Amino acid sequence: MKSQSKGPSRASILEIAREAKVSTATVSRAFNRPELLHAETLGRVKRVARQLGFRPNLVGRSLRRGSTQTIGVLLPTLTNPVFAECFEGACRYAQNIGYSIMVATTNYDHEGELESLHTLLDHQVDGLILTLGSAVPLASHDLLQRAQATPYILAYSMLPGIPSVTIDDFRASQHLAELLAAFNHRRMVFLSGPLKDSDRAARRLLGARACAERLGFDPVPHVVMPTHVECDPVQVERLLQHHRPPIAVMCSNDLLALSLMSICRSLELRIPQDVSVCGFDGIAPGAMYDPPLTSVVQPSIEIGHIACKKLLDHLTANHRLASAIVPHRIFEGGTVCTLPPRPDKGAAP
Amino acid sequence: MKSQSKGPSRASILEIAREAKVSTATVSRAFNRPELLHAETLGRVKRVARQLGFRPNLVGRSLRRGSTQTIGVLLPTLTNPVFAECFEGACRYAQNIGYSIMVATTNYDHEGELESLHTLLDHQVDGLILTLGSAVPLASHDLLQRAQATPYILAYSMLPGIPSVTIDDFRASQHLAELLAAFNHRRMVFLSGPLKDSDRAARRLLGARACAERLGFDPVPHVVMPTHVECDPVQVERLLQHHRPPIAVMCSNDLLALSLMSICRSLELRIPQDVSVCGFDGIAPGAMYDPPLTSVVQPSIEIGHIACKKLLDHLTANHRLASAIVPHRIFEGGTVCTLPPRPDKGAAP
DNA sequence: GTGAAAGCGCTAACAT
DNA sequence: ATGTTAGCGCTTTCAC
Repeated sequence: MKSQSKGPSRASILEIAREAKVSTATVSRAFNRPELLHAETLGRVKRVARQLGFRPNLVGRSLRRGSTQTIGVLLPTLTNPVFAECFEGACRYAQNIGYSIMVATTNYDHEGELESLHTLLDHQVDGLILTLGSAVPLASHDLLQRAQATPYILAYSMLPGIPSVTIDDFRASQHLAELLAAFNHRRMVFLSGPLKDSDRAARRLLGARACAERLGFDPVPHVVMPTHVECDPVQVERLLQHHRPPIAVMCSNDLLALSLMSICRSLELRIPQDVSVCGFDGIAPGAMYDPPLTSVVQPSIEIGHIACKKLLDHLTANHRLASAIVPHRIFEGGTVCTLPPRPDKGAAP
Repeated sequence: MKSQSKGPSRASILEIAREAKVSTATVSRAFNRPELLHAETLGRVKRVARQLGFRPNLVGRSLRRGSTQTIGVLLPTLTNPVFAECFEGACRYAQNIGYSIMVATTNYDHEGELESLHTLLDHQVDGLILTLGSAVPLASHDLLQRAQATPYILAYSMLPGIPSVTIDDFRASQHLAELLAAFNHRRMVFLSGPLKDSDRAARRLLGARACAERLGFDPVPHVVMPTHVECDPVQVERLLQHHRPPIAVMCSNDLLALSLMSICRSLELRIPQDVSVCGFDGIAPGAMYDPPLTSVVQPSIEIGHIACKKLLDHLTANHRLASAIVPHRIFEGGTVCTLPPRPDKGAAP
């Protein structure tokens, strides 16, 4: 029968019961409903428990209660500060009210995303905060079916009918493009990783294009880098040969923007005079740069915080799980230059 | 009796057994020891399981097996890329071989550290990767006692007799100071957060001082910032008034260094001509800076990877849990200037 | 090759 | 105010 490998396992409720001359139920109550116990009994039990270094086994409790007091967090990578901050916001909140966190990272990979999600579910997490690469396919395929039992909320996504916390990427992107326009930029390029891995990037591209179209600018070309976190120097060089300076490059996130700037420097292109750059996310390192990176700032810690709060309010107080759109703001750093005003569209060449 | 809150909970082994006309034991075997089953039975069970969307409840399994297939990771904050990278390294490895991860962040707080550690233990994690603020007091107080049952390994710490993975901070710091010396710097300041929260910072200070002393330089003053992640502008300004440029500031980590540089810029001090800066950790944003931050590079992903591998080798193959010191390297960015050679120490003023 | 049954540690009816 | 007891979902002897 005995098949556990552990040595002298931690004391269980049974030892405490024996030692304190009470039933196991009483020991349990001492930790869960102390008001129910006679002060003296309570004291005795607690004392014995402390003496034997007893701590309730949360696995046993979880099995019995049907709740693990744990939430699952799924995200692409903590290497991107934007997700790290979001996680931090969620984590702090959860820990504060006694919930633990199980994480899984997907590295923007679809396969892994699904598998990790299953594992989290298998561990019986009480709820989930999901930052998916692309929320659309996964959400329909799998989540809605099996997660009917496990509440979840998306971070950084916006899907009709599904609880989520995010900025309005589409509008934010338009705002950013408007800013460029206000500085007399009319030639813009949008740079991102593969869109299929990130519907955020996709929405941002759409926003930029919508703005450009509305203002009657040239269509915004889309340049695809191999990943979402770093630019390919060769492609960047080619890009900047093709679209000669001055040009404005909107990057789908700050990591790409910083990487781009670093490559520009090595190509001896000045920022912002030759190349104007702006990003998305508003991660801390961007603001500390020289020049500071102009970017759409997301309140990432808050996004994590809110997502977690909503989820836990739902779990503990049965609040309805509703979506939230949080405000973004534009941080005007120094990576966008002012161009001389140009003749109106439609003017002769 | 029934007291779980969940609705139509996921199918359990019992339903599968009924539906497939076998015992629960057989269902269990289908997932754990399929070789033992008649091919036909196996097929039938698997089919039914798939049909009902069955997935083994890991809480039940954990309770029975006495192992959760989960490791606990404790760290100050994922907001610091150095820990995020370490986590990423560990996470990827763990997930690859089927382990899950429960995280807790401490925000460099002692109280929280202990509490979070207990929670992790209560969840019956099979092992722990710990990045403690200051390993010394905690290790002796609590871990050694109760964690006798739960194996653990420290990341970024070095404590005699305790398994850990880290660079040699003391030596690394000396190397960095030697680099400064080679550039003819003789006036150095060491800047960090509160030492009691970070024995890393403490070891690095020691290394710098040891080097300065060995080379016969002036004693290295220690300036303490309120936190480990950001400089206080007021203190920085005071510091740079007191120790007038040119001066070299060694920061106990890159986040402080970047913050310092940002403040210097706003004070119109040039880097590196007026203030030479160097850091520790070698986080990605530092290398992308202009000028790139000179720093001691730690292989953080690898540190996480190795720590996790060692821990899991111990758990799964009973390998002895041993310490590792991984190599650091100095990244010579552009934040340290070359000073004109100065007369030897002891020369008349 | 398969089933019966015990039990991991805990909690919550229910009974007293 | 406390004890008795069943059982959460699973694995694993032991018996056939």
